[in-house]
Amino acid sequence: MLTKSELPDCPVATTLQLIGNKWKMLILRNLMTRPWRFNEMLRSIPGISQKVLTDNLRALENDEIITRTVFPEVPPRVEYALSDLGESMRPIIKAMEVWGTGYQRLVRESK
Amino acid sequence: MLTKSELPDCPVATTLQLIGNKWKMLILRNLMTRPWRFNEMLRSIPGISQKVLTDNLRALENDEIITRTVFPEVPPRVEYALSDLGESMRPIIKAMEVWGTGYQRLVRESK
DNA sequence: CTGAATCCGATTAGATACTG
DNA sequence: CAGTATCTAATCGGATTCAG
Repeated sequence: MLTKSELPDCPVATTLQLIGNKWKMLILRNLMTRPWRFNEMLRSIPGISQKVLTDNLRALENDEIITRTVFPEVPPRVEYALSDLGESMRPIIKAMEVWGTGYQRLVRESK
Repeated sequence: MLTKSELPDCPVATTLQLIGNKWKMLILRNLMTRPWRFNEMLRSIPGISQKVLTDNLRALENDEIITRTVFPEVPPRVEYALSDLGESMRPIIKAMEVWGTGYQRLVRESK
């Protein structure tokens, strides 16, 4: 969690401090449906590198927005899932999805 | 507007292509309330530079999310406002504001 | 007041190789 | 499979100067 001193006055800025880049939002978009494994996530986000995915997953985990569960199996399995805090962000992602869907329609209907 | 070839399959990615950085979302947050002038905007967003603000305003204008109106006065006055397209993004910013407000409460109540 | 243009340093991302 | 470590390339941001 952010400390009080890291907390911006503006609520929107507060939210952006935690998920204010496109990779994080795309990760959350995936996790809104179900838990995901690392390589599965890597393949599903076009253009992201292993390193950048790792960095962003770590950051989201530190901020307690997602959870990371290691299953002691061979081969190893790691699952990422939304925490309760992450779950509470669903309306944000949903709003972006709704808007994006409408915009896609606009573009596709234009000549 | 984006061209069909620039349009991601995912609606969330589509939205992020247009406003997927924190400055743009903070600019929109301001414009949700009323039109703003350039220097006024500059002062209201802590940490942003003149160049970065200019770049982001131009990009939003190109994507037809905001409008730029020059009033031929002395001294010159320029007003930025939401277009209809930008206006339709209100639910996205609102969702982030609602979430951020709840999160601020969480942090402030924690010891 | 509202920018444009330039320069330069900082930050971030990508590629590659390696590991438990 | 799920990373880490390292290096480099590219992007972005900040400061400054100038202009209509």
